[in-house]
Amino acid sequence: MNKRERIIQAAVEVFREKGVEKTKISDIVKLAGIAQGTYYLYFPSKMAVMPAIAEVLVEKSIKEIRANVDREANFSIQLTQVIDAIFSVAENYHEMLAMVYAGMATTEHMNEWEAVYEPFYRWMSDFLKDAQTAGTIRESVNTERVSKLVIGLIESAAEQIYLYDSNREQEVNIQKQEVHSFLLHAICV
Amino acid sequence: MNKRERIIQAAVEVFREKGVEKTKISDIVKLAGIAQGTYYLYFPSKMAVMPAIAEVLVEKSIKEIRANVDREANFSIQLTQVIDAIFSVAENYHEMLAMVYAGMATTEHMNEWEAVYEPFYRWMSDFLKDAQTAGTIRESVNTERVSKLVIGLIESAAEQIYLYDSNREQEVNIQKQEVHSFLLHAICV
Amino acid sequence: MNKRERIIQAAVEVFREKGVEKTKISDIVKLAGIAQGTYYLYFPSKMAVMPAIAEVLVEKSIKEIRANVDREANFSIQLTQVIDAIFSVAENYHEMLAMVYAGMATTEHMNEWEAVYEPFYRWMSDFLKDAQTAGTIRESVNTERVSKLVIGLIESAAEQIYLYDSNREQEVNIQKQEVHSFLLHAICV
Amino acid sequence: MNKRERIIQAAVEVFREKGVEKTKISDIVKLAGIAQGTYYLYFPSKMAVMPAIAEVLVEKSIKEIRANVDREANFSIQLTQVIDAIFSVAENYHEMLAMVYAGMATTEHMNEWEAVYEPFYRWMSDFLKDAQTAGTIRESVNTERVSKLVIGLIESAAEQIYLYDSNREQEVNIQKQEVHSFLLHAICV
DNA sequence: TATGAATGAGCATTCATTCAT
DNA sequence: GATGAATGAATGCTCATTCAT
Repeated sequence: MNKRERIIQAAVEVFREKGVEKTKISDIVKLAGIAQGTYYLYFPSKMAVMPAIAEVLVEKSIKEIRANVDREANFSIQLTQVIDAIFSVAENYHEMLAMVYAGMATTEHMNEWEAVYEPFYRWMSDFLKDAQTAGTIRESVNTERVSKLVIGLIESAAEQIYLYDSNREQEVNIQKQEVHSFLLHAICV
Repeated sequence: MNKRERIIQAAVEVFREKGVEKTKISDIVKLAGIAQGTYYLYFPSKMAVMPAIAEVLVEKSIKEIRANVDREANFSIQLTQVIDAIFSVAENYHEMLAMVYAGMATTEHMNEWEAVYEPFYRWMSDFLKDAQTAGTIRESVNTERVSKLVIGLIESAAEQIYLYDSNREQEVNIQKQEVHSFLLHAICV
Repeated sequence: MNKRERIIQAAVEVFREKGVEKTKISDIVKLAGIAQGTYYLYFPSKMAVMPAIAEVLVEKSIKEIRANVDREANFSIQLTQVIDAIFSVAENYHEMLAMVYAGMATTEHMNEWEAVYEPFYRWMSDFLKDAQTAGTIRESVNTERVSKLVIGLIESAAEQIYLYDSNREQEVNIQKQEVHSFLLHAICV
Repeated sequence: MNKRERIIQAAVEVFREKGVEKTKISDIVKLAGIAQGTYYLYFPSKMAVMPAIAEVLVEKSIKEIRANVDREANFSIQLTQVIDAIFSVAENYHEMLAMVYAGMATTEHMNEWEAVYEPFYRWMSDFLKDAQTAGTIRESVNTERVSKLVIGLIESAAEQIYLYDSNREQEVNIQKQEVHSFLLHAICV
């Protein structure tokens, strides 16, 4: 039971293994242990499961970040932790996210993308606001807006690394440091 | 004649109108004014035209930027112009680019993505290097690497705006200013 | 309640609107205000409702005729009234009848068709017999058998008119007169 | 080659064997010896072949009649021959015709039905006109219009017989005679 | 009786690709 | 190089029917 969850989980699994195009509904339902028709009781089309998957992935991202940021540490360290977390999520899920993003971009679901990312933006916004209150971030920074820039920056930086798998290990650390430095200058006093 | 070009142009046109999934080879060749079989003399599969399209789009982007940046102006102004240019390109082509990106991500062509973007990165890298030589950008900035961060940042900022078409006009300008300020602090002396 | 009736009425409604093929059981039960499973308590399959519908339609036909034939008038006038009535029924229900006929022809229910028409044939047979007793119809006419010919003739004449909606108004009257004259000669003294 | 013909013939064959509903396109193309996709080069849907089949059947009917009517004989005999021919066609094809009629009624092709029957009506019309010229048929008869009544009458008479397979042999002959007598009275001097 | 969630067999249709000309 | 008729594999989706409650 809770068939909806089972479908989403199965879809994540199968999409990861075979890619979206080559995944058949029959693959998903087989793994979910339900009948083919049952899928359509929960999602009206193959692609309609995408936003639900995206939601799950974003949830995982936020959880990962929350788990790794030490809210007692100073801002620079916290920022390092945030970068680490986002890079870590990217390493594990960027392929899946790209897949889902592509799937949503291809169909009519693109408009749901913002809603899906909203919780992530809010977390970052709160995070920055706290630092601003503490006097670490310049008063002139619009935390609401910059939160999106920060997420966009870190994610695109991570993607640039993990998209092309060249001498990773080192690359990753250098990139992280560059982003860290870039951000500190960009927003701090 | 120059059938290859005609195919690419037709593909851009049709993809834009109907989306990648719903575009049939027959649509492309009809618009290109060639026979169905001829397509396969130039591209081995439906998706194989994607990198060629991406190349064209990136070329357009660079041309747009080159045309709008006044190399005599001071860095801050130039940066404004760069942001304007990238936002402008995003406004016109982000949908197409997302589509092409999705198309390449879906198939085996993702590895070509970096090569396609390379000229763009190089231009930005040179642009920053000049400013660094002029003493405007901090010595500690790795222009090579930061060029990618900058492009990633501006593009994601633009995408956040154009993806969801809310009260654009104002939004766009505010977002541009925020990015400009963000960047100046991030990299300048 | 009286769910059986409700199902039949709903089926008539929906079949008329969407055609048999495109009508789903779910459409019928929705309109009937009952659950999907309930349908199968009254009819063993989708098509099994067809004979019931046919019965209803034939009942309506007979009622229409009875209501319009003045049994005091002379035979020629009565015949005109019969023709009018059958044409009127055809105008309103021929589409539905064709649909039901098609539905029954498509499945195993065709054999029930005669039983459904039987009351109609009997009415006509009695009608002719009376006229024969009165000396209006030739003695040599086998009323039993000719009743079917007469119904077949009038119905096919009506169908030829209403199937193709060309300049109706006039057409209808001419056709009716032709049928009337045809019949009078065919069977009267 | 002449794939269109091959498709029509195969469709007639398979529809007759399995009925329209249970016939798959794959059955038709298999018998026609062509690829599945090729079917759709000639007919846009499964049902779209119906009018083409109807045409073939009507052609056969006309051929049958022409072959059996002795244009040297007197009208009464000729009429007997016409009735024989139409009954014979009905015996062989009424099931198929009902099927096709149902198929066309079910879909959007019903409007083509008249065009398909037109040649049949014309033949009958000419036939009656000749008899009228020869003084056998009353001057007051509108041959054009009555031709359709006559065809409708004979066909419905035949259908009534062959639809319900009761003690045929005798039935058929009685019915034929009744129709013959009915018609002679209806239209002759 | 009544329900309606669940089933899963079933197939028309599409369209990228091929190849004889 | 160019053509475009022919191919046929491939699958998302539907919906009549069932059955546990």
